[in-house]
Amino acid sequence: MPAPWPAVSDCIDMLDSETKVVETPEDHAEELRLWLRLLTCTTLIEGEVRGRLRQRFDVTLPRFDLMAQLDKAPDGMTLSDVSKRMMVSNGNVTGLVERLVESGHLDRRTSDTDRRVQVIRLTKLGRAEFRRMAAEHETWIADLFADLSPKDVRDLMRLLAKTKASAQKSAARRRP
Amino acid sequence: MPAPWPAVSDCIDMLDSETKVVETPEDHAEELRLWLRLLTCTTLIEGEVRGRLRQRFDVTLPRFDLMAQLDKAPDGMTLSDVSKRMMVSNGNVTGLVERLVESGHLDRRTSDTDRRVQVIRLTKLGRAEFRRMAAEHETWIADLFADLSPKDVRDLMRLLAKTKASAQKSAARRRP
DNA sequence: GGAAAACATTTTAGGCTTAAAACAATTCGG
DNA sequence: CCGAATTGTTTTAAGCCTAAAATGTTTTCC
Repeated sequence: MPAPWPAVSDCIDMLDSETKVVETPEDHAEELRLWLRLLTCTTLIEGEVRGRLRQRFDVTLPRFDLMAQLDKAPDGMTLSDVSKRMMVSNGNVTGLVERLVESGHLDRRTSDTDRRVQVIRLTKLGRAEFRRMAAEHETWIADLFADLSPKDVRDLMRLLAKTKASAQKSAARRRP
Repeated sequence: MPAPWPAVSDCIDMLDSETKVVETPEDHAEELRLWLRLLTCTTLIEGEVRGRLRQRFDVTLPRFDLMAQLDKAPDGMTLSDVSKRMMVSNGNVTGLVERLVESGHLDRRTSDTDRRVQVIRLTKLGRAEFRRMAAEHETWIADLFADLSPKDVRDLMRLLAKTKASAQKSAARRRP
């Protein structure tokens, strides 16, 4: 039967983590509230952008996002690259690309050097439409963040970079 | 044919907004980068939470979120309330609730005073399972944000509150 | 009282999303 | 060189999600 408290000798190394030793459930309410607020902000802005894209251009957000990735890669990207960049599953990209090829916005071809790989590019039409949408999209974002000062923006950038790093580290701890 | 520049008399009132007058496209790259970083953080954390919920409890994130709303409302909520709180469409909630009733986690009844309204509550099983999951969930969040200092958390809370307010104001400008 | 507006929910049609399994092609190690 | 792992993509099954139209109910306001 284990003693309900650690031996005195073991406590020497535990003095600065006493809360754990005595099994006090730690209070993480602040982090939880932070996470909910982060999620709320993103959902709010994402919904607004989604609605405006639909209203103005009759396009969905995922299609816009995919085109945005390709606009930055004039030589095209592989499906895997796109999937990693967009942080969505492979199968998701397959379907998205299918519909965008169908509508004439994307061009897709099998790589010459590796027959597993599909390389996709924006077509002329796709690029033109994306540029038109992106210009307006940028003004929406500016408007949504309009009440933040330049310093606020800088501070948020810094803190979110730290958040991203922390989350990535935590994710890596689980899946090494 | 309009002159390509404003009349001198009109310029008197424009001196402090000259960039607009000369049609210089304003630079909103910083806000755009901020939005992408915000989105990345949320997607990263959301994906991690989704995966852990599935692995540990074989439950989806939307189901967990819905149960979380109900856990805070012992007397139940209407579908509209839930839909507003979760910031998802009404139809979405209908389906989600259907499946959770089916699995015995939710109880649903028509309001006595207004036959349009459906009131849903957690069942005993639903509450028990949610509490079990929520306890672990809180430690995941704490771990994901572990590298942020208490001050970072406070600063982020403040800046995200400002962001939320700004976005809501912008959304209201579009849909008054 | 009764038409019209407002409200709560469901239905519909289509697209998005994931996890996991299946398939295909390449690379690696012996 | 050849079997085994690895890599890139697609398929599958199920669920999530939205916008818009449809349905049923209540309130409003002549």
